[in-house]
Amino acid sequence: MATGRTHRPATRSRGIPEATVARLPLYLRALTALSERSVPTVSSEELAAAAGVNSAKLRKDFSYLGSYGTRGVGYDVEYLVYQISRELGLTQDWPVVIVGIGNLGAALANYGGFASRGFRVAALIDADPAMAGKPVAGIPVQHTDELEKIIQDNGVSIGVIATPAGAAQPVCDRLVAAGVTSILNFAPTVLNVPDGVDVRKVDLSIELQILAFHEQRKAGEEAAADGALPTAARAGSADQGPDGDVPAVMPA
Amino acid sequence: MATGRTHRPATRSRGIPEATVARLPLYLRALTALSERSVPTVSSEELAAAAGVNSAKLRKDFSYLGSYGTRGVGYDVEYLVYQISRELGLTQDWPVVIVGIGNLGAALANYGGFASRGFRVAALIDADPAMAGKPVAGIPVQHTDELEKIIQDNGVSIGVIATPAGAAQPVCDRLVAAGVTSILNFAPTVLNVPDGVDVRKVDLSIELQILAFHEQRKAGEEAAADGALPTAARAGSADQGPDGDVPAVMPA
DNA sequence: CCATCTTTGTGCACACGTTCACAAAGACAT
DNA sequence: ATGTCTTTGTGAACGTGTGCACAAAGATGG
Repeated sequence: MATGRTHRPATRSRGIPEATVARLPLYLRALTALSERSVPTVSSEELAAAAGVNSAKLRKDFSYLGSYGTRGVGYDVEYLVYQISRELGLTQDWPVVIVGIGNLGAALANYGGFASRGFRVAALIDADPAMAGKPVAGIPVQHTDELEKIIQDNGVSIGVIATPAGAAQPVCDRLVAAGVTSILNFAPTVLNVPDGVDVRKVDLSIELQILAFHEQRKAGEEAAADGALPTAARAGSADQGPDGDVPAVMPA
Repeated sequence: MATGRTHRPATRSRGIPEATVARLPLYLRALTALSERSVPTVSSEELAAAAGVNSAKLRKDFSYLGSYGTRGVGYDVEYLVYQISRELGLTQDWPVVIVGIGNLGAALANYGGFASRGFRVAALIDADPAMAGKPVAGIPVQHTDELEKIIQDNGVSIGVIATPAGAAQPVCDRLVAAGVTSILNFAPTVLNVPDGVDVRKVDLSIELQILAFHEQRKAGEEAAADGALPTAARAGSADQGPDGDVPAVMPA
């Protein structure tokens, strides 16, 4: 999912699978909730239910971190919180910059979940000179001209891009040149980065399109089950019989 | 990624792999850009580069849709746009409701990418009576009491949850009860839904934590390469030697 | 009409991820 | 101390996704 090519040729035995890494934050959240309710221990079954995964997967995930459970009892909540936090690198503080303070950028700046877990908004950056100095979420917006200086002064290694699509790649290039090695991209564009830089993307439009696909499939199936009577929901979709494949609009 | 258990036991040959479905929107975006530049055809190599994937994967992805290319030439841009749009169900219009019009909900409502591709914001819903009637992105916010009526009147099958974590599950339950079968969840919670309902989640905090993990790994490696001299970046991380595993905080 | 050249579509091998199912570990009671 | 009962940790089987490498398809030029 990140960039880089065949990243990690299993260099070290410390190789935790990507899929596991992606679930650790989920476990951590569930464990934090338990911790706040002062629950001392939890079984893989209970925790798996809370995290929305199956218990075998959870146990295998934890087995990559080490043997932190006690058979017949379960896992010590506080201890696990600490181990996972450490594994994810949340025992240290990560300064983050947000570039592009439009609707979305402002929403991100205001998002509480940021600060809660080891992340600190070091700066808000926008290209609009009119925004400069204006405080958003209590932090004054700075102009793009300052980008390199901000990155370097604060030792920022994680950048969030919330600019329009067109501005994303140039901003990305500048962030990387200034020393950022991890980027969270909200702009609907593919970012090109050199090796060693990780990019994760969040794209509303893509998520909706994936949902639409499944939604359409459900509608089609339902129609088929209803006795091949198309429902009103099947608006513009071409008649897709058992192997429907109408050329329809084939140009040229 | 969706919910449901062993969903789709390969019922039909029409079974497009999830991984492929998730990439179709990416291809579609790249193709749309080409279309706007009036590029008539594109090779798998070119399109793959534009979409940020490798060309073999792209060709295999397209092969699940059918044989839409011409050997020696490439793919007809317009035709592919149409085929992918149809496959994703974007030839019809999907009314969407956004529940929770805080910073994020407002940002989503204002997001242009929504309307651009088959999605129409049918309503904005918030629990705060003070918000009722107030227009956001040109659409008046309606109160949660109206939720069921709105869903039914507009035939909404896709809901976006942008509420605080605590409100997400109750809202989800109401959406599902009212007939929504696809949910895009921005709240940091695991949602429980009945079979047949798809949930996709977008979680800023999780993405950042994944980046932090890789960032820490990079820092650790770099330090090791630098001759085992820890850099300033390695703040709170416990000394993780070849198999470092300091109990440190083990409670109880 | 034939030769050449480009680019697709896909069989195959491999890597990664998931799930099952069970032996081993330990708690706890007697 | 011994036995029972719970729950972990993991080997093995399976399923999904990825990438190579190449034959087949068709365009294009002579």
